[in-house]
Amino acid sequence: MSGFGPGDAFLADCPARLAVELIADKWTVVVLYGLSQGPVRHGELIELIGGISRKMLTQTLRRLEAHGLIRRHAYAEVPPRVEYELTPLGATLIDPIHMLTEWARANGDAVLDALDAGPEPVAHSD
Amino acid sequence: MSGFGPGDAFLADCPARLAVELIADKWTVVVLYGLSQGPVRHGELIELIGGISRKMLTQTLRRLEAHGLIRRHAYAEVPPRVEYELTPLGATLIDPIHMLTEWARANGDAVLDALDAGPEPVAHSD
DNA sequence: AGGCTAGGTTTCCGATAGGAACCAGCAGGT
DNA sequence: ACCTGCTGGTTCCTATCGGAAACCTAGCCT
Repeated sequence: MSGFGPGDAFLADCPARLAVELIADKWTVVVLYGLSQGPVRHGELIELIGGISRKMLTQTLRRLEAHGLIRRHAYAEVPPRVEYELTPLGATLIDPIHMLTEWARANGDAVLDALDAGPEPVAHSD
Repeated sequence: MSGFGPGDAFLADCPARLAVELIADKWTVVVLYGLSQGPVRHGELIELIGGISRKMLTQTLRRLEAHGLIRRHAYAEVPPRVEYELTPLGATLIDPIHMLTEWARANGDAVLDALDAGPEPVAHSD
């Protein structure tokens, strides 16, 4: 008895699936979060996030831009300066992301704990 | 001056990064959502979700189990029956996920719209 | 002139995702 | 008795992705 109605879930048919797949990659959420406090430059994001390569940053930013979540602002200066900022649409994603981070802060320990206790001997008789 | 303090973001150092990376893959969120209404069997999840392969389902379920978010229940019947259900810890993730789905329901159209309008001629007024 | 800066792209390679096919184990049909 | 089928899971193979590092552009400084 899976009480999922046709409009209820993002299972197989609805637009929610699309949106979840939008943000369901390693860096999207982190990048959006990095932009949540205002415009940030490419290089700043690199250092802020830590661990992301230029390539993946650019790629993630481009996709977010294409989806209307962020805006790119390239100043015709030298050395070049490029800032990224959330669009109003992108800003609406910050709340759900904050919920995720809050969850992580509250339960991250429990998850690590489970991971630690997790590798049970499993009683594989051979 | 990005106003991120050391305990403020999941940028580079904190546990939130770990947690975000936990759920930041194509299927985790969908699977968790699929389990949000109670125990579901492996095969039911396959049909419910639609588009996931057995392998990825199993893999996702195993990871979620290892992280303490779901519990596996294998009945010694024939044909085999295996049910998965959220643990209390896993259940706490449903709220944030619901926020995401709500966001998607509300803004999915806007995203698709941006994607459609996105490929702009780039208006290089040079 | 050569090097610096800063954003971006390209190249290469290892890791991963994903589908299809196969396996296990028993019940039931023929 | 044998073969098939149901269900969950695993293995094999390939296409794609992710990441490191090198290269590019372009103007300013020395």
